[in-house]
Amino acid sequence: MVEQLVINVGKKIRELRRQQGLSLRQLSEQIEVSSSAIHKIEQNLISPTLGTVLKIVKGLGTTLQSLLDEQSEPKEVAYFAEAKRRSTIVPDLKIGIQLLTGGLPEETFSAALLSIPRGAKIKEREFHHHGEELQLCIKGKVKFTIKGETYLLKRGDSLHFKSYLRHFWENVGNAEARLLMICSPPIHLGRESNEG
Amino acid sequence: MVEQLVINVGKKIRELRRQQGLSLRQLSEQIEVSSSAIHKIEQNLISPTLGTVLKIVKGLGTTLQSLLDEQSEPKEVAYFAEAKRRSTIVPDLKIGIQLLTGGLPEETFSAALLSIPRGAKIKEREFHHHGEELQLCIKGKVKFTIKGETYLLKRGDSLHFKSYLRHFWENVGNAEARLLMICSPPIHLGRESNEG
DNA sequence: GGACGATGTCTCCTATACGATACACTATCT
DNA sequence: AGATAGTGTATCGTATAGGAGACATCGTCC
Repeated sequence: MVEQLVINVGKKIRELRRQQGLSLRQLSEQIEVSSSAIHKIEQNLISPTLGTVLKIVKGLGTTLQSLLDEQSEPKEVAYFAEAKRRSTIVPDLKIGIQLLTGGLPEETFSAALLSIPRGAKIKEREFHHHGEELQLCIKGKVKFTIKGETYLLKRGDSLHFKSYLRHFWENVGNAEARLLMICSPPIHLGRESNEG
Repeated sequence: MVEQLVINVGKKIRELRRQQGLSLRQLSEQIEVSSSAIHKIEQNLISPTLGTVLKIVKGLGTTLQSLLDEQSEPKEVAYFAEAKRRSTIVPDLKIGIQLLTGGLPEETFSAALLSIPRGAKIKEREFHHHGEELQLCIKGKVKFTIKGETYLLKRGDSLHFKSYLRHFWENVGNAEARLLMICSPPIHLGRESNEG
């Protein structure tokens, strides 16, 4: 029998397959997984192998992530972060951080507005993590260095990169700069932060 | 033996485990998966069951997604979208869309700047997709309706929600509005768009 | 009504994921 | 050196994932 964690992937797979008008055998042929196996997976009679689920989601044109994401109904519908009510987190860095996310269950990315005082910079070690990151410059001039390469971001410019690459940045304008930062997977700034 | 699709999850798992200073047995106890199983998975000797990988990634504090994402080294280091060089996609909607992402392999979210002319709106059916979505109002006034609930976004306000919920929005200001939209998983606007 | 083709389900059998435990190796003690 | 505790690896038994094919049901055509 199948454990609690995985409950409902079967149901979801069946929905998607039906939605696309595919029969068990049709899907089976496409993806090289037997129809009986798919059937058992859909009924939650077995817990598929990683290889098998990947074949299936590929065949259905989805990702495993979205399959797992929507298993439980969200408790929060939407997280509304009003500009005037947003709290500002101020860690040691002297950089103002306003989180735009953090209110939904099982988020897959984080967003924050960063206020960077004149001359401030982030050193190389900090905020080094997995996944990807998008930085959009809203105000001021910020110089990014990623793996040796430098980029100067002015108002409206953005930079998208894999964030496990060594990266750091600096406010090179003569005034405060503001960045919008998106991280995936989400990081949890300020809260329960005990860096190993 | 293990198939091509899944190659390297093992390596990645081992890296993460070591990075956290955990031994096979330590991790094993935490997550109720035998150490020998973890070992074989790390060596790509077996293809783990969905339940098993989920236990492991949970124990390592990651998501399955990020495990699968970063399997291959990225070809692009960073995607720099300069404001003045950004192309504007104009679909039927009359809404200007400037993509900030789309340059990296295996992205997990999409970001775009939307320019919404006065009075323009998005109807309910459109942009209905899986995952989650963040909207940040940069300029103007936009009214969002999500599952019946309405939110008025002014400059600086943001809204974060599960995007499979029915949602639509409308520019209710007396001028053009601008939104920054983040979607996860990524959607591919404008390109190869043939809605089933 | 019977033949045919489609669907999903069930029943085996085999391949394999996983657990228990033994083994090899290294480091740090006494 | 020997003992002990830690590491990762190898072996083997069992539970189970997955494949081949039979079976039941429903529709359509003749």
